[in-house]
Amino acid sequence: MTDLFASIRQTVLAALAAAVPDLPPDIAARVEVTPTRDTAHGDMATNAAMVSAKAARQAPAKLAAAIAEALRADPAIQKADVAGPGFVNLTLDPAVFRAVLPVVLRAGEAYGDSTLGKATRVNVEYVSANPTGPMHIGHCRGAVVGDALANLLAKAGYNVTKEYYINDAGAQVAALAWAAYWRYLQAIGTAMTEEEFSAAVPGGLQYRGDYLIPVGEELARAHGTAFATPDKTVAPPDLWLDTVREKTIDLMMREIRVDLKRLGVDQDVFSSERALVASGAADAMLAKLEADGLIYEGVLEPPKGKTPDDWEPRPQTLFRATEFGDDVDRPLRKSDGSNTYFANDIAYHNDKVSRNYDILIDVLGADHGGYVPRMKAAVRAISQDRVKFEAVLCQIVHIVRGGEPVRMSKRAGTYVTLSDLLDEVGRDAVRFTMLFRKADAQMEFDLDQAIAQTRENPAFYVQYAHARCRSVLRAAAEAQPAASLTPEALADADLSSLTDEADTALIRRLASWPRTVEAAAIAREPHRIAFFLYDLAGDFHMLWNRGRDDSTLRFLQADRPVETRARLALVAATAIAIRSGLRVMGVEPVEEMR
RNA sequence: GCGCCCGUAGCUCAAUUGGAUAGAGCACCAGACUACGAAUCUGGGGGUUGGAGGUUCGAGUCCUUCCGGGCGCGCCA
Repeated sequence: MTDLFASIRQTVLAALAAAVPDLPPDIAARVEVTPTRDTAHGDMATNAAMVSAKAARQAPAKLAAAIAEALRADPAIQKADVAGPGFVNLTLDPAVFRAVLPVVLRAGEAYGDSTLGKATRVNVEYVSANPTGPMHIGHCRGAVVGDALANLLAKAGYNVTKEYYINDAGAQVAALAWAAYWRYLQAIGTAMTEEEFSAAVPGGLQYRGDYLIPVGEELARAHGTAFATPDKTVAPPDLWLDTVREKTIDLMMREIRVDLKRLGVDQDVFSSERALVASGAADAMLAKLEADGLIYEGVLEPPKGKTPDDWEPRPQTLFRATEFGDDVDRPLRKSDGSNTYFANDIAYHNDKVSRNYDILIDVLGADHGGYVPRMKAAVRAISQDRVKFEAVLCQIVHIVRGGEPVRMSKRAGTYVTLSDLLDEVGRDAVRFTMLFRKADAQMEFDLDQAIAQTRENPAFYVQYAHARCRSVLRAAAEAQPAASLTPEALADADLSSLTDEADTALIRRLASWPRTVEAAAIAREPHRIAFFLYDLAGDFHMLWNRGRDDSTLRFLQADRPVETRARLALVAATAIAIRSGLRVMGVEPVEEMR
């Protein structure tokens, strides 16, 4: 077992079982062994007595005393004290903590890997930006959170697929095609003004960003003037719409993939809404729901309070979402007979269900919060409750520079593009900064802070800790060319000199990496990895700085080979844990800062 | 009007998912460099966790209610 906390928990459970022989399993499951907040309370604490007192019909303090007594017999446990209302505080034999280092060194970056997920099949869908323009800051957070969450679940033992859903079927992409067509007309030298053109578009010209100019030029190169009237004005859509739409989506997706690659996001599966509809899967899905009696023609109540001015009762094709926990039944067809987005999305999620996943996780923008209950209802209905649907909502990101709001708009008009952000900040800092917040809380992304080479930039601070570790190991290799400094070799070092409290603090942190991974995976909260690394880096920098005043805490001590070797083991293990965490976040560890 | 999310130090955010005295960074105050890289470090001040009730051994966390902010609320995706 590589998780020291899990191991000690087994010891506690054994002691508890001795004190309360017939304890129900569901009570035992609630027993926790956690790191203490304050080291004055020892190394670990357990709530065993408090959670089982009622079932055991004993006072918590008395039960705690019995558990503590039993635990004191264990050689790994140096002290076991009853505290507060019934905690048992444990102080471990320091050698037990130190024994974590060889475990880390032998495991390498696999340290923290867990079997928690039991190979459960999970599909994580994220980004899924409409192919109507360049990716922007709003997509970025979902991309990073989704990617890190998928990595996290994989590390925790789930069988994970990363997926992108291309929303290429709705009215939006038709509007996009019209916008590209406008750039095409410009490219061939039309005399129309933008206003004249907009008047000719159903619904008006929507996408006016410069990013479609190259698309228009590409269309002009490929098709000459064939898509326009002889006087270079709007030709009948039958002539060009399908071709232009296809070409534009293709080019937009190509650009999105470039952005994703730059961001370090590499999804396994790209699913197309259009392909899904064209295959007949959507209609088949509706037919099946119909056959199951989950669809009816009905009229919805008007929304309470603010009723839209043009509201009027109207019969619709509705899905019985309320039977599965939603607030209201949801429409599946528009009045022109085509499917709503929701209808196609049911089909898409059914596609995922049929690919045999146990859990479907959608990473969505917070503006989709209202969409979650209906999708949850749909997945329950189509999978007969076999598959679990979850959503991770990402709140809005405000870009600021030195406290002032930023609106970059080189190409796209009103929003900050991902590409601009990557140009300025770089992939690793973008990812780290995005993950240094809980996903469902609004965040400010400070550009100055993200590129700062100081402690206030967590991305830098963690990278710096890793670089320092590597720097020490390089220096050691130079000083002792004959010695083997591989992690495996260091795992055999005599560690008994690692007794300073700064040493112990760092080792305690390393010991809690496996439980951090599991807790973060269960909560679907990748930001916890970032905070763990920040704390770990803090412990390491602290130790480094202590070496200024106390030379026995320096990592390289020429006249003390045994101590040096122990400290190198500590450094190497720290570097491994940092890399293990950065890997989850999709951030590349650096060997040196320059 | 209803639903979901949020409200924590002056600012940006944590808090081991119900655990012990609510923690970091920035900012502020006072100190520290002939260095395994000071790209920093040490110490200090700063809180009625929006308000009020409740649940229990124990509440920032759960329940009720009010206040304030964000998002959503029949054929947008």
